Amino acid sequence: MARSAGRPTRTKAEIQEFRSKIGKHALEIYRAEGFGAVSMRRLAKEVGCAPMTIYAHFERKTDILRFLWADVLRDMSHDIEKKLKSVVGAHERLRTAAQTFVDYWINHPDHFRLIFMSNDVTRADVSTFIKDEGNLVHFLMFSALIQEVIPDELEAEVRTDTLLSGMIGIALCANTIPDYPWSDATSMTEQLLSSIIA
Amino acid sequence: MARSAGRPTRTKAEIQEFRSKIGKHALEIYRAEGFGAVSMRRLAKEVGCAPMTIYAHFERKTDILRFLWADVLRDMSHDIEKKLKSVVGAHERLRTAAQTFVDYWINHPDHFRLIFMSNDVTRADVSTFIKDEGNLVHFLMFSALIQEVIPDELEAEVRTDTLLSGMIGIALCANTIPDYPWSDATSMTEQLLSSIIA
DNA sequence: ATAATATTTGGTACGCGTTCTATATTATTT
DNA sequence: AAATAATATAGAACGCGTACCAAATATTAT
Repeated sequence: MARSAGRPTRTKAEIQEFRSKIGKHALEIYRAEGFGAVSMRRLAKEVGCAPMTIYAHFERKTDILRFLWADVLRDMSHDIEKKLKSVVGAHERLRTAAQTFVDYWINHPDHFRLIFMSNDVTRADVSTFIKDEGNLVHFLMFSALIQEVIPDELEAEVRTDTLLSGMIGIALCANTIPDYPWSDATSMTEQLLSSIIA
Repeated sequence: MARSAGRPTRTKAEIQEFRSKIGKHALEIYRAEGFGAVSMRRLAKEVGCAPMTIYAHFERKTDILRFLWADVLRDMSHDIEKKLKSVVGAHERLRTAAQTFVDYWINHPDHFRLIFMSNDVTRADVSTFIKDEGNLVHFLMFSALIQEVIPDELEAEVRTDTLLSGMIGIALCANTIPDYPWSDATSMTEQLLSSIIA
């Protein structure tokens, strides 16, 4: 279609640049003062623009927070890799990874909240997870570990996803319903694992 | 110790009464207009007191929202019982209950949020879960179902808790990370079950 | 240059949870 | 009755996410 007069729409590169600029500042604030300090007004001040300008680039705040996911997930993966260095044997490696995964989220409640509990009812910005910096990797790593244990098993995908969401569920319960007399997380992770690789 | 002069502290009965009065109104608002309509100012207007008076009885809003838990959990249990009426056989009953449980939370995202995602970093009001109207029952029901399947099995408790948190995790992932290509919830629940009762 | 369009800005506004302060009310002991 | 201590109230205030809007600014086709 023919271009009409007037200022042209922002190019995708421009959009991308501004978005990552905001994301960068959000990351700085979070690292210095925690998630609680990341507010729209504060962020605008930091970036040097009007608060409402940010809304031209993000639909809502949660869309910005997703920029922080990569940082947290990398941190978690780092924990796991560190532990795995001294562990041999497919079973034991999977077990160690799983326990470290669960421990991480239980020991970092605010990080857990950021990723697994920061979402409003109105869905937005689908596919950020896939696009941004390969967050997928940090989850798919369990797929690899499982396939080392049961190489020729069908439905490895279902097994992986069940393990993942199961572990996340354990962390969630520990975080949000501490009143309930849950079995200890380690035992539950063990139970979960035994069923996945059986 | 000797009582000093001045107005005496509220009796426990008085405290309890006021709290449940507020809880009752919160329930009314939620049922009529949803969770979003339950705000402190609105609640105060409804109850007929000053907004700040509520803070004399509750530390924070989440403590009030816990009064709504019983209602939601009862609703969920009702769903399960309805389904179970026409199902015979221990295995099939457990399977049906689990699938219905997961479905319920996926189909009622706002209810899921209320119970499993409404919690601030500052913990408060521990043991509400146990005290209020036996919320426990709605979870313990899975314990009974499992024991029908594996009556003489040790560690039934760990199995039950793992199943519960696993199912909750499946619902959580569906709710908060829809971008991730999860296997479908039914398959994952099936996988989870098969590992628990194996 | 001019007109047309896109974007940014600033300001105002709403309702929110929450904190604070000052004042009034209530129920008890002296 | 007077003093006292617990509670309730009103009101202002803070920072929050977010919506709305009018004015300014930038960039293009004519």
